[in-house]
Amino acid sequence: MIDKVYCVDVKPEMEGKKVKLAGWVYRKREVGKKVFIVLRDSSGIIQIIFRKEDGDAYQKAKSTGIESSVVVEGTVKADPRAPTGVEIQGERLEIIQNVEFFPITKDASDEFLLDVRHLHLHSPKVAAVMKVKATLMQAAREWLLQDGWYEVFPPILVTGAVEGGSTLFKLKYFDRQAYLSQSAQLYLEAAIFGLEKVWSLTPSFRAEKSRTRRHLTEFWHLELEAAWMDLWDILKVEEELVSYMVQRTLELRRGDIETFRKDFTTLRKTVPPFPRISYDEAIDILQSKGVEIEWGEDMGADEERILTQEFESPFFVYGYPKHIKAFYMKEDPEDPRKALAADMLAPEGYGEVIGGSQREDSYEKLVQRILDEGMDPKDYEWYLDLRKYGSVPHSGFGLGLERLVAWVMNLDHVRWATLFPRTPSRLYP
RNA sequence: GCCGCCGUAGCUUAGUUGGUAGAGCGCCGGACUGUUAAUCCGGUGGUCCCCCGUUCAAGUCGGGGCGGCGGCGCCA
Repeated sequence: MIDKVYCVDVKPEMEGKKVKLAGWVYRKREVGKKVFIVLRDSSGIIQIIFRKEDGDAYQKAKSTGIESSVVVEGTVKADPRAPTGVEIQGERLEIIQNVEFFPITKDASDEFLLDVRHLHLHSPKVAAVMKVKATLMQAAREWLLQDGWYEVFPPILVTGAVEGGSTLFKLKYFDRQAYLSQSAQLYLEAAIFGLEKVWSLTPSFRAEKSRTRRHLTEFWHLELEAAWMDLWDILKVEEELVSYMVQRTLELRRGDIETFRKDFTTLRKTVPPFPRISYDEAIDILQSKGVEIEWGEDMGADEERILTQEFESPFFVYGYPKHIKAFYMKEDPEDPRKALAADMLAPEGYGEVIGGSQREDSYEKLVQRILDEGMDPKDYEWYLDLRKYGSVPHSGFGLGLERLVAWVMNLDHVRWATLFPRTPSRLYP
């Protein structure tokens, strides 16, 4: 390991100190008898200046291309003309690997950046998104730990669907058919009988040919499931968790968020309690805005977008009609037309980031729902067992991590919130 | 699955009523005493997505195909 300092740690007060840095050539400008190299590492940038009288180092500096990997030694010098107010007088330059030309230049389309995503990951802007994503999960872990939740590790290779059958990726499992998991939920439900409050972070796979800014075929799914909680209990968990994630990330990664987001209003307002509106109220709001929608219809993307404009923080919509929601969601005892389900929608048009519900804990009702959906209870035998051997009221939810990142970072598409996005048309790189 | 759009140099693109392909960036060479995506001068670079057709002549017109993008539905 090279004994080096990070770019961000070079301060004007260190004037005169000799330092070693390692990174990549971010910008290079040749002016007269000087070469300015802006060096980039994971922390940030710093300008290095090489003068002709530096001889060998100057010649090498002249020959490096953008994104070459280099190790630099020199002396710190405060200078207001440098991009960060401090620079390095370069004395030695070791080119680890010279790059003749880097394929990404200033005019690059989104499509091209995805084609060379492995190189796009050099970009500080991409790094900012990934740092925010890492910090959101760091915060989630902090909150989950202090609130007594156990992390569990559910299977990814599964035999059946959580909801619907057409959206599963099929694969060969020796001489049988298996699928890639689209949600850990059913397995988390099993885990609560020993651990009560559990969570997992897993990839989830959806073979939907969805061409929208909020869909990936592979995404990171943060799921929680808890025994003894009803819908209203789990909503409190959701808002406390999400607000902690957002506030903590705001505290630790403000600068990184600023690379994409200028207005912090909605993030600052992401504190409990989040507004709660019923499905009925949502329909009223939409109808009052002239949207043609009737009770019982599911809200489409347009409706959801209109609704999010009414709020300045994430908010809940609860009490959806049962028939538009998944079979495992508990029927509302006070209104059998409805399910004890709630989605959390992000403001600014982003929409659904969480889908959650109280789960149906009655064996008979669950069997009936499975039959109503045209599915075979035999395929859910172990899941139904959970309602026969010590069934308890329980609730849970799933959060789409890339959707949360996309909202926090104000991204125009969830694909920018993941390292190597997978969409119906993109499996490479 | 449905609706709409696009495909020209490494990248971003112009290309008129069909007349034989142009620019910017990058890259290479040169100039320049401090640049901030430096600037200036010169050079390099083309399977016009593929196939078939119309025509004296197709990047351009017609048919088919392939690939991608934007949105809807579905969802996190």
